[in-house]
Amino acid sequence: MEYSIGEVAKILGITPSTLRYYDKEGLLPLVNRTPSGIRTFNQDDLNLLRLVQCLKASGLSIKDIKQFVDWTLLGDETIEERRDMFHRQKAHMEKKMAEMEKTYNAILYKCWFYETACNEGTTDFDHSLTPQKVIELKQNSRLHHEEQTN
Amino acid sequence: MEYSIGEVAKILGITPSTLRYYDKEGLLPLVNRTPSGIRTFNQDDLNLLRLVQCLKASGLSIKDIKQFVDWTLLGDETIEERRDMFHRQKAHMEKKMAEMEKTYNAILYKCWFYETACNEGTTDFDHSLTPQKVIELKQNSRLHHEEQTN
DNA sequence: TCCAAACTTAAAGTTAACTTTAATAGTTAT
DNA sequence: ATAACTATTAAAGTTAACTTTAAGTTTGGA
Repeated sequence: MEYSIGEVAKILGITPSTLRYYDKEGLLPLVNRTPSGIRTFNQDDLNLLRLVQCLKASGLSIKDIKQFVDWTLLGDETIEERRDMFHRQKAHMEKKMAEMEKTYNAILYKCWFYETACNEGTTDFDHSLTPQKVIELKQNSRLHHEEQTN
Repeated sequence: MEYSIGEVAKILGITPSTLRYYDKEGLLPLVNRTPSGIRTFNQDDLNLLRLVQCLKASGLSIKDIKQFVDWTLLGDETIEERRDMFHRQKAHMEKKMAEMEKTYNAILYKCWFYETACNEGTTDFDHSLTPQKVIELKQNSRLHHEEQTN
């Protein structure tokens, strides 16, 4: 199965311009063209693009992703570089996820704070028992979520 | 206790230029000045700046954060807007964290793939049992992490 | 008193990752 | 065959969040 740039764009939820930009940056070195110069994407290209999206989501820049693509073009002699890259990215994500967790707890506290302020009609209420409240919120967060979505 | 812009920068791990930029964008409307025009930050300013950093980490733009700061200046009549903002941000983070989890699992799979490729000396090995491997990796991910950090 | 360090402003520069534009060419449906 | 759609390129434009520069002013220590 082959796809036009517009079809690929729809499948991946990006614009054709973005795909051309990725191509220009060297992220898609194996995309075929018709004799008239129009790009035709195959399943491998789609898979590579999904990987590109994953690497982007993991925090890599276009430049870093191009480095990875260049390594894959060189074949088995660059396996270690690629392994190391993924290990670095794994560590990077673990750090980011831990930070996210902290930020999320701070936002949860603010949700409780403004919920209470809304009930009291003022932000000037006694919130000296805050740490306890935060712990309760953490424990009930899944429950709260269910309450809200039902 | 009062702090100079350089001290605040060090405490928060940002540059004085960034602090001046935040001030210019209206994120620090209550920072005092000496008669000669030099900024003096107090504990409230530090707390606001920590909140700004938290909001930024949660995905809000400087513009959005300014909106929040403007609301706080208006006092109790904007409690609902602020509560709604934090609830939106809570939902936003939950979505982002779920996406992150997916991306992380994909990276974990790639770590396993390239680890195996490294042992085999080639990426052209049989990985048809992949889904099973991914599940094992998920279950052992904490263990693996401990192994690596010890 | 004087030097260096730290502060001030306004304005211009930087960077990444697109996005838009303009001008043109190939493709599809009637 | 012609309109409407989709594709092509190169190049310029956009945006956010700073960062740097230039030209000065203020402050603290020897």
